[in-house]
Amino acid sequence: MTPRQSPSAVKPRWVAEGDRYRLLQPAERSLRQQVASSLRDAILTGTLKPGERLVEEDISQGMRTSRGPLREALRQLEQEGLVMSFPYRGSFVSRISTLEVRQVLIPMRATLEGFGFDQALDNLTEDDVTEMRGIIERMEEAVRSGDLIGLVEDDVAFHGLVMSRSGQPHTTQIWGSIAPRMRAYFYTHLREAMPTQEQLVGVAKAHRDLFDALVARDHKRVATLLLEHVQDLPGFPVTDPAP
Amino acid sequence: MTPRQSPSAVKPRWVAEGDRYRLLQPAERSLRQQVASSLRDAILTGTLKPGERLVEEDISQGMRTSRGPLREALRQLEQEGLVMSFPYRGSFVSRISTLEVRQVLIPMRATLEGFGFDQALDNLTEDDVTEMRGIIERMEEAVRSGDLIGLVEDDVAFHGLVMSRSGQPHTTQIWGSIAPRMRAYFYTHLREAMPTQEQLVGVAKAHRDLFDALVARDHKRVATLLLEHVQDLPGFPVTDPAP
DNA sequence: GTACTGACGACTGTCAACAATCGACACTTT
DNA sequence: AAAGTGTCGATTGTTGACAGTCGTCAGTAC
Repeated sequence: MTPRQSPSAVKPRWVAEGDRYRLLQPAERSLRQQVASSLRDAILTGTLKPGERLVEEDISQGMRTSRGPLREALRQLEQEGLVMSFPYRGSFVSRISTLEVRQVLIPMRATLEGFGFDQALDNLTEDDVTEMRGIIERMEEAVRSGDLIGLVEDDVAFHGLVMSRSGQPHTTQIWGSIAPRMRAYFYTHLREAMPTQEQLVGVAKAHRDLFDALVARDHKRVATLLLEHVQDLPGFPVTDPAP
Repeated sequence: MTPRQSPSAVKPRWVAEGDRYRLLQPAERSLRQQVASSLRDAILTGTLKPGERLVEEDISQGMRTSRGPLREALRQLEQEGLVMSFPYRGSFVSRISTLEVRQVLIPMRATLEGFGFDQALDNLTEDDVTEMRGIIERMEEAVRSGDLIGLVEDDVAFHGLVMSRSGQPHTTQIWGSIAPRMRAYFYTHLREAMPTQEQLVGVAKAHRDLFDALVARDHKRVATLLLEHVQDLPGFPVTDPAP
């Protein structure tokens, strides 16, 4: 029996994965979201640098699409704070200051997650717990191998998963526009960030504790751990370089 | 001497205003932003109700444009939390719960404005002060005439003006995605909101005090007044109707 | 040399046609 | 009946062409 053909050659709903086929998630389904995702990665990893101009035709051609989906992706990244646009003048990769991270993003994240985690607590399924456990284990592995980028990604994935289970659409959506900015900040400062191994272990430990409290459905302990942990950015600059 | 002709009949950069011509601001320049603005108004005023489906062709025709700019406007409103979209399924006007307003939006607004006002304080020009005074006076007039909608709009305009002077792009931009949700909440609850005249006077008074503190460049007093004032929504429900 | 003016090229904004997907409903199969 | 399959119309996703705007820079006047 030959494997079933993909229903569409151009934009498959299914993608080969070993000897099985996996259904593409809605998030990956539209070109616009793929484009947004690629662009986001390019900005976060520094392929596109702060201040750099984004020429629509160049980028859309590079991604083998037309400008329509790209422009919609740009509107989305604009709201995620990764891009700034000016009418008839173009779009540019934006910067983010340590001051705003400390004074605004971290407190907002604390508020959002404080509420979101509490709401999510009673919605978590067995599958969610399994997925969370997987992320925690990957995170611990990343710490062992000193993989800073992996650590950041697992961190975001863990918090994002819980937030998505909060059942609070605005909270989840706003969190989704804060997280990329924090990621961008982390990535651009990875070079100067020099966390000790001890600090990294501490981060993983904090998540393991948080995970345990979540599984135990211990609202109060979750809130306590969260507040302790969201505040600090081990190894990252906490004051602006330029005064 | 005849007045200078507009460079383009279709999309004028200049617009007649009495016997003079006014340059259109960038914000009004692109069709996409006009469309976003119209849609936002329609949602806020309740012409489009929560849960209602937004059919692209109908709306774009109604606004005499094509679907391109409309779709970009939808992406923007999506990030402002006024609309939710699902691939190949359409866009819908979203709801917002009192719970999220209390637990998330109000604390976030407090954080954002606490920082933004402080930063803006030393940037305010004479023109800004004049504009602020105008808003405060309109607000006081709205209170006298019992114009609730006018009060909400002047409130948003005042805070928005200060935030835009903070010089903090992310703070300003995030605030711009929070404010429409609060406006939407206010508008949908205007009917049930029954603030007393005394409360309304209190709101205007609070802004007048804030304005005075801003003009005096009194950082500490601004922070204090702000925290007091952002927390309460006079006359609006503070608990969810359905428990 | 400084300030104004008017091409020019590069790019963004907009449009209308085409392709892909969804939900519903009738139809078959068991 | 219940479950599965095929078709259809409505609606969204995508495209390529065209129109409008901006920054630049050469040319001109003073």
